[in-house]
Amino acid sequence: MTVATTRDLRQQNRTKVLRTLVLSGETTRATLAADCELSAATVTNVVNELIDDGVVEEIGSVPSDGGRPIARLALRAAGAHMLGADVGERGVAVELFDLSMNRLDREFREAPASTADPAQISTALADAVAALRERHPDLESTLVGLGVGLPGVVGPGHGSAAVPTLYAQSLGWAPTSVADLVSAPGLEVFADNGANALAVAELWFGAARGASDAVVGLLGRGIGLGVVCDGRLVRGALGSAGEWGHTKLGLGNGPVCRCGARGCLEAYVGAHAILERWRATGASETGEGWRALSALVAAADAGDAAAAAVVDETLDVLATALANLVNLLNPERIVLGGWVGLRLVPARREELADRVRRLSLDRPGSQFTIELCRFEGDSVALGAALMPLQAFIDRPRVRERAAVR
Amino acid sequence: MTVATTRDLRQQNRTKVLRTLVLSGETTRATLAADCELSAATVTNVVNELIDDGVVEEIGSVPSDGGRPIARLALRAAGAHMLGADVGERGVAVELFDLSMNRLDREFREAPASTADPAQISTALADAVAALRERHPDLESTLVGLGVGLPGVVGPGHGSAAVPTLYAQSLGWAPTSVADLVSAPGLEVFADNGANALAVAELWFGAARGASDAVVGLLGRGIGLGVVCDGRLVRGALGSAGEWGHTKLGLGNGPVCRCGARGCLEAYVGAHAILERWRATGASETGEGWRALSALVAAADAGDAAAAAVVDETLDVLATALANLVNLLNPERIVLGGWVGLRLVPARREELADRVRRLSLDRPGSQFTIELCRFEGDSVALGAALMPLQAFIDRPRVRERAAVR
DNA sequence: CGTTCTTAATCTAAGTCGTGAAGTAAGGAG
DNA sequence: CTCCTTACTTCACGACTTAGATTAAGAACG
Repeated sequence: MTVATTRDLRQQNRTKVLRTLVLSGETTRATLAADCELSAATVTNVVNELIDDGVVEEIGSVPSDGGRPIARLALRAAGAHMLGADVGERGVAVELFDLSMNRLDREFREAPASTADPAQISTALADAVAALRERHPDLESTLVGLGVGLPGVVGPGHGSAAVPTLYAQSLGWAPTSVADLVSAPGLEVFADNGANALAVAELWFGAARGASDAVVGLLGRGIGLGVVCDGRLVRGALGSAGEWGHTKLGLGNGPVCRCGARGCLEAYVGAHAILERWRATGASETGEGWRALSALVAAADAGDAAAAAVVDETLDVLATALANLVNLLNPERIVLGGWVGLRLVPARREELADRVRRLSLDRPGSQFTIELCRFEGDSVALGAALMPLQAFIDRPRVRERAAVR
Repeated sequence: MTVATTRDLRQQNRTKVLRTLVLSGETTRATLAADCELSAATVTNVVNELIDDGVVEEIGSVPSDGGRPIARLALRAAGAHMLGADVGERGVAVELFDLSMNRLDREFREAPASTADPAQISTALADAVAALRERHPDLESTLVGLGVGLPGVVGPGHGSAAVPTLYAQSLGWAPTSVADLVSAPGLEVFADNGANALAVAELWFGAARGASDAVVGLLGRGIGLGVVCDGRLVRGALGSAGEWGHTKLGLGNGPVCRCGARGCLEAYVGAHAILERWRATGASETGEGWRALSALVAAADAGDAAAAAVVDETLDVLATALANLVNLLNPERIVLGGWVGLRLVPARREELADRVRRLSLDRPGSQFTIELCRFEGDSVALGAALMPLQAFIDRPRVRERAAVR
């Protein structure tokens, strides 16, 4: 939308080519021309630029039907590097990726006993980032930036300055400026909600790949959602779109949610709610995590009627919530993940899809598929690293030669 | 996204300028340059082109601070004309608009007793269009196209051909190819759902104007919704996005909807459902339309406890459904219309907003306003006419001169 | 071993476009 | 009548893409 000059034009074509390369991993000039709707000549020019910049390289060739062999093109993995951080309830994980999204290194800092203090998280994050940078001093020159996935809504701050601010209500944090939370000297910083980061990872490289309209639901202790319309993640007016967990399904009559209201989706399908319902049937399980949920699912699978009923009700509510999304957004793909989702859904994917179909209108109901997240919860860092990658792709050519002269 | 050549560039800049002109009605070259982020020189070039094409004209000037006066620019209303049709349950209305969206003429055909036959609607539509064209033969050369708002989902058809097809399940019609339904020789035809058309009208010229994230709810016999993300109407994978009416709120426990399911929003907030609830309290009203609803609202206002309770419950469910949208999409504006909405909401707008705020999360809940549709239900034709207008704006320059030589 | 054929990639000439700088139009003030 | 201010236009320039010509690089074949 901001293409005004012929220069922008070249920049945009460069972006198109680079983006296609990132998504396909390997291509040829001809394919690139077709995919980007550019002429062969332009592709040659752009690709040469990219090769000059050390971002792309030719990796051998394949024979053509009797003519000059086709040169295979790929990203030069070492051409750029990104840092991605997952700031979660359990701690801070920072990972280093190259241009091919290979994870080169990782640094983890466990969260202190209470996560109620953003300052501690902040130093842990700064520590981890510094450690990685010290371990790889040679990559400083190709380091694009640091993407951070945070446990809350990231939106423009209050007032006129409007600096990006984290609103992590569920952790009991006061609104915190992202700049205060994340200090990485000399590094461009990007921040977003962790669930959004994961959704973007699924959209680029995972189960939502190539979809133009999709929803990515993350079922865990809380319920997150990434909404994709027209190939792009929907952020809403001020960044908080995708708050699915406190969608009301019970019309004021459901169980009480930790947000204080009644009938929230999370109060039916959140991990705590599921296990609480199981306990209410007399089950002795007292845990709250993966192990407890696995016990529930195993019991249901083994024929325990009470456990089966709990799972059934969970699926029923989930299907209702999904059907509402299907009606509202007409997605072509529903992607489910999160540790609860990945434990609960795989064996019941078809049944869930059937229920969603029954609860939604005929047309949209016949146009979606349910997939499972390819990335698990610990890939927030990868998703976060896609923010600097996106920036790298969008960035106009940096002419280092000019400076040398 | 399809800007590849320098020519596309000019085309796109022309579109930007034209679009801005349509939205602002009147501007100056300097303002245009600022709004479109173009240089003054480019604006001059593009505007000259548009003036040559008879689409734009200078309309006098305003004095500047001591210098050359500023030329005022406006669309030349007679530069292009569009037809918009509203195909509804009551009949077919076709309207003729000029480039300034003045309605120049109108033709109405009442629906035959049973609307169960698409063929009759089809001939009525063709008749009305033909009548208008015969009455204005001089406008043929500037007639851009015909936009049709239809009572159902318009999406790509089944199979490989994928011609646009109307799915009007609620009218009991079998899927009908739009081309079969709308025949207008020599005229480009555009079709969409009527509610979508109205939402676009609100987005361009009405209460949703300028919003980048908004929802437009139409409350009538059925419940429609237009979802706007990033300034564009969301259509979903296959065109059926915005089916809000059969969103489930009651978790299987609510009243039975005409779609057969339980707990649909429409079964609480649809006109029939509201009046039915009133009748259940012993009210003697037997109507189903505007008059009956007005009686209900008047009774509630007059202190009738039963009527007030019915209205209250309606508002409550509506607020819940809206709060879910607020959480999910973080809109900056909620626009409500439809004959039920326009009767029910105006006097209770603040109360409704309060309820929505209480039922949604703090952040998104504090970021929206509720507005009323500026266009009433009979403006579907106007919204429909915006489809050819859009096409006209997006269309590259038509060089008639070249053909003359 | 050379010729011819095929396909891929590159080069070239031509044509477009937007921009900044410089120039022109149009009015007001003195 | 001159100067000043502001709005718009023109012009020279550089940047871009493209169609079509050309070269690169191998395969088939005699």
